[in-house]
Formats: sequence, C-alpha cells, structure tokens
Amino acid sequence: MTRPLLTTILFGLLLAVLAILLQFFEYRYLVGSLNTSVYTSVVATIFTGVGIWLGVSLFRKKKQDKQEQVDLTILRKLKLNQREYEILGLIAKGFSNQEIADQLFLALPTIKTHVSNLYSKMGVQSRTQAIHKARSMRLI
Amino acid sequence: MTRPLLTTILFGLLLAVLAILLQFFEYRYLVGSLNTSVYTSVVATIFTGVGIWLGVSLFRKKKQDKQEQVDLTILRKLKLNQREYEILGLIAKGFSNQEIADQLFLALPTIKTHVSNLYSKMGVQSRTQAIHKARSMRLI
DNA sequence: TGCGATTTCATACTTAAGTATGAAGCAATT
DNA sequence: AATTGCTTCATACTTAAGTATGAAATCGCA
Repeated sequence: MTRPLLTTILFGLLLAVLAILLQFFEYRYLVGSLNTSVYTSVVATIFTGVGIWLGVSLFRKKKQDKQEQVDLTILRKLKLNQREYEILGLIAKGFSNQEIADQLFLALPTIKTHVSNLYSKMGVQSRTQAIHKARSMRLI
Repeated sequence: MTRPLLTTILFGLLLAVLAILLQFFEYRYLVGSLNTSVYTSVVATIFTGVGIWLGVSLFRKKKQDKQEQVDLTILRKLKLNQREYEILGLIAKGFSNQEIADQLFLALPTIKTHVSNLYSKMGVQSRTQAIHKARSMRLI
C-alpha cells in the first residue's frame, strides 16, 4: 500500500525536473535555431525510458498486492486456528506426520488430530488435496 | 522464442512511423514558428506511452521464457519420461493413485510403478515431497 | 466462575501409499 | 538380432495416512 504512493511521487518529481530541463533547452538551443531533430530524439529517448520504468514498476506492484490480500481473508473464512495453519505449512513442505511431531515436540496422535480437523475444515481427505486447495486459495 | 522477435519488429515499425510523423510536424507547425511547448508535450506523452507498452511487454516475456526454459532443462536432467511427468502433474493436483489410474485407463499397480520410479529419479519418498521439490524446481 | 475454543494425547481401526521383485510387449537404436 | 528404454501389469509386503471416539488440560471471554 505504501509503494504506489512512492512511485507516484517519484514520477511527479521526475516530470517536473524534465520539464525544467526542457524549457532550458528550448530557449538556449532550439530557439537559437539549432537542429530540432536532435532535440526531438533526446526528448523521445528520455520519455521512452521513463515509460519503461513506469511500466515495469506498475506491473510488478499489481502482482504483489493481490497475493497479500487473499491471505488473511480466506484464513478467517476457513476458521483455521494457529496450529492447523502451522501444520498446513509443514505439510506443504513435504514433511510426514512423524517429522512434524518431532519438529513441534508433540506426539504423533496429536498431529493426526490436527491434520484430521484441518481436512474437515478445508473439505479435503488427503494431504495432496489440502496442498492443492491451499495453493489455489493462495494460502501458501 | 518467436515473441521477442515480433515485439522488436513492431517496435521498429512504430519508431519509423513516429519518425515520419515527427518530421512532418516539425516542418509544418514547429518551423512555422508555432508553440514548441505543445510539440514537446506531445512527443513526451507519445514516447512515455511507447515506453510503458515496451516495459510491460518485455517484463512479461522475460517471466514466460524463464519458466519454459527451466521446465525442459530440469526435465532432462531428472530424466523423467512422459508418463512420469504426466503423473507428477496429477499428483500435484491432489489425485490419489486410484483416481490417476481411472483417468488414464490404467491399472493401479501400473500407477504405483510409475510413481515409485518417479520418486527414485526425484530423490524423494512421498507425494508431498515430490510436489514440494517439483515446485521448488518450477517443474509445475 | 462457567463456557466455548484450543490444544494435547490415547487407542483402535481401515485404507492408501510406498517398496521390492518379476515379467512381458513394444519401439527405437546400434 | 540384440540391447536399451518405455510402458504395462501382477503379487506381496511394510509403513504411513486417515478416521472415529473419548478424554483431559489450558486459555480467553462473557
């Protein structure tokens, strides 16, 4: 949310600086009846560069913002609690129930319970389904 | 591989057309001592637009190419054959061995064999590990 | 303080996944 | 003709995953 504002300000400043420079060039060289083709080329080149920078910036920003939004919204919709969400992440990283139990210093049956509840809330019956659904919802 | 070429050609043509238009404007209005600020603004605006278009195009192309490259390169490195790669995709979509067998009109033991060979080649022991590794390698 | 949600663990069971081994047909290559 | 790789299937076994049920401790909130 903070980045597009920064981009806008930077772009505005850049435009202002360029405007001043252009005015300067206009009255010193161009009106002094120098080659206008050169002047045109310079303007075109500079603003092509500005455009490229703008295009790339805007394109990248748009993609980042989308991801962060869906994250928390769907988490509340599914009503996953902290442990379940934590375990979902470990499942997606390819860990087995036993490995998860070891990492979290918990017993295997505990993990199984969490996993089972997690599946119920997500509406799936296996880890691969859970991973796929979580990915399609951009939870992970 | 065909697209960057197209972009280059289009950009070249656009530049040529703009150059001709600019020449036209130069000698009809500008040298006719009309307002040069307006002329400058027009040039700047047009080329900013061109730049944005170029920037977005190039950025998107670069991302696509990267994915397709790694795709085939690592595929050869792992020496996965067609069936194995196909089944890897279905596994990542959350399907069970039985579901995969039904979809491909094959027997369950056949799928198990492919899956087992797939794991050997990928250096994993479970579907979740395979999915995670495939994702980290941008195979899927 | 009582209640709901969270978190933990256990036991028992069914089903799916994963491994090993063998085998057979088929296509392409040497 | 022989070899190599791909694809298919089978059988048998071990292990992990998933389900169901019950229970107990903890924590936040009304």
